[in-house]
Amino acid sequence: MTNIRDIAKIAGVSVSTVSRVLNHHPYVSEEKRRAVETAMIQTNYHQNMNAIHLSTGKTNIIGVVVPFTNHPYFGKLVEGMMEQAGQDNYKIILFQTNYQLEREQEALDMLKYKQLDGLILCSRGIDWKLLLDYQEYGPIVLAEKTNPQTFSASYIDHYQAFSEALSFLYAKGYRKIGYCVGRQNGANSKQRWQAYQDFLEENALEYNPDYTYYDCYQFEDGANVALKWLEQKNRPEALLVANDQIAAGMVTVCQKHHIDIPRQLALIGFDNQPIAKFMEITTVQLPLFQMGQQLFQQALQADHISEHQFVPKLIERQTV
Amino acid sequence: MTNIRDIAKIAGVSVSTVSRVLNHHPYVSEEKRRAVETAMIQTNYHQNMNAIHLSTGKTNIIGVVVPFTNHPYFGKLVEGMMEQAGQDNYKIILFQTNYQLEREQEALDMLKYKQLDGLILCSRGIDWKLLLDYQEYGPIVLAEKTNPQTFSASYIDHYQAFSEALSFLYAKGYRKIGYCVGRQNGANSKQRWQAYQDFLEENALEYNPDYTYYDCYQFEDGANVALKWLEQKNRPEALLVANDQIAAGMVTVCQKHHIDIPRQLALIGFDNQPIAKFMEITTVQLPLFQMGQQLFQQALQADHISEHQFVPKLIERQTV
DNA sequence: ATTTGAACTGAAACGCGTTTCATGCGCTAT
DNA sequence: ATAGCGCATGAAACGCGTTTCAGTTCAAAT
Repeated sequence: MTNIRDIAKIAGVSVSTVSRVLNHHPYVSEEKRRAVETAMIQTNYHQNMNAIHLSTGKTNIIGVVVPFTNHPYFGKLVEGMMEQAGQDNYKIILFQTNYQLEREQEALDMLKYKQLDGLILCSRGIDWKLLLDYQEYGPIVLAEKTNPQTFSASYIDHYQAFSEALSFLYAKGYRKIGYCVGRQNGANSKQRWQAYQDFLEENALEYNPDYTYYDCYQFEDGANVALKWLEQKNRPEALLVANDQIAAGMVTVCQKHHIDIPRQLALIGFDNQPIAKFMEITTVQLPLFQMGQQLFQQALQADHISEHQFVPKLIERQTV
Repeated sequence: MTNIRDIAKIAGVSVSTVSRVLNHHPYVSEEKRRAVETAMIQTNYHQNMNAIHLSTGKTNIIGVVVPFTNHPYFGKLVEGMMEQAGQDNYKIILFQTNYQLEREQEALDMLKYKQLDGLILCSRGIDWKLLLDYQEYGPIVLAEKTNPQTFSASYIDHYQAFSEALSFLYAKGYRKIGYCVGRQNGANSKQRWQAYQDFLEENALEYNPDYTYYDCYQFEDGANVALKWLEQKNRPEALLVANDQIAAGMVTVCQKHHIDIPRQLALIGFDNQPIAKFMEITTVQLPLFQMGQQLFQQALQADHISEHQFVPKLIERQTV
């Protein structure tokens, strides 16, 4: 394999000049530029990226941590990032954590070891304080509200989203309202929980643990929740459902069991995925693609931290 | 930032010894090992991965090219790869091509520039002959039948899968059979087309272009095909549908329009995703996760090429 | 007592591009 | 005429681990 020194020799110039040609720096005479280019073509020369990375100290790779890759919510988010990465000539390494801390740690270590120029954490399991230690190695961007503002972040105001959806259900006359989310202790889930508690209090409604469902991520989880719901004595009459897939699973099972939606059970999904449109599920639109783009841009801004909040929007259809 | 030479100086040993400690090589005295370790802890030393990559000529990164990331078929495939990558301590860089050749080219270039140790092409747009030129830079693995066997490959025998499903429909009495896939000219689609043609011929059925639908990838595409189907005069009575999401979209729209499935329209999906189970869609199970794992393993075998064929399996439910 | 070899250690070369610094040349401004 | 500046070019240092090779030490085998 030829390297830059070989080229220099063949073209009769110094390595500096070859490097200048490679990087389109000015101050190279037309004559030498051509000589270098000829030599490169002749020998089928190509740069060794690893050498460049070592030399420049950067890799043009951003790490992205998600709990699942095969999930529409994160899928859309990652799509947005990829789009942006393409534009900025960056690459993305995906870390699927399955909510395991070690996987998250791996990503952080890669940042530390200079294999990544930045890191986007779409879900954070690791402790705040520990995370702070890694900030010196490169920009870390979060997909949750950070308070105080120590990291760049882009997020959806889940408190707001939940509050609005709850009020909407209340206005429609529902009183036995519950919800159905993934983790109980994720940052987003806590916000939702808070919104729920505040809502109950404001409207003098009693909290009933039978109305909340956890560990829901995908279609099949929704289907299972619906089955569970069917067997409950004291059923909620309306549910906020963390994403449209889950809602679709519920609708599917309910249809099979001839449950009238929304009369017997009202549902509001989140994301506004295509499935929600075709199944006519009332949902809260989340601008995930744009959020992904924004997150990525922030990951490139090593110099300053910023925060972006994205506004959800309720879309009325047939399940409320 | 401290480097290996600093550590050597502090610990009073040579860089070779430090390197030996780092890589757990034998022949380091307990005493020196401890001195090195102490120095590393003291200075919070960590290796510079880029230097390692340059030095060793490998990166422990495998590139994976997919048309879409946010799609259950590729999602499952990638999940399998990630699982395997985790075990082998490799990382994955995802390339979403949207079927654009330039994106594929990018991935190939990264292989060429030694930024990737191997490349897995889940969908290939680039020409065979061109691909051959890149083989010298690292293992390239394909998710399609290669003939002659010039690349490692793992694939599903789509001809077989389609043939079986078609025979199944025929045995059930259907005669107006069509199908619904993504690209018209992908390697897999060609196999399916062939299976379809052979099936028609064998059973003396006439080919009707109204029975084939293209550009179907996701739920919403299925929904749209169903709408199109509704408006057709000459409708197929049974359809093979490239994946379960599409089938689910069709079922959803058909239900809304009170089309009796399978009486008016029979459907067979592919993948056996959870949605197929809950919507009781007859489907062909594809071992995508395992295939992903296999593909990944092959990408690590730089020395020899191999081929793995995965066997699909029909799962009867309610849509036929 | 001598050969053999395993255990241990370090110097130096290697992988390869980028960047800084010094220098030379030719032209313009004073 | 001369200081000053822009352009062009190369030498050398730099980023940092890995690996080979040569050598030393000490104990076991003959």
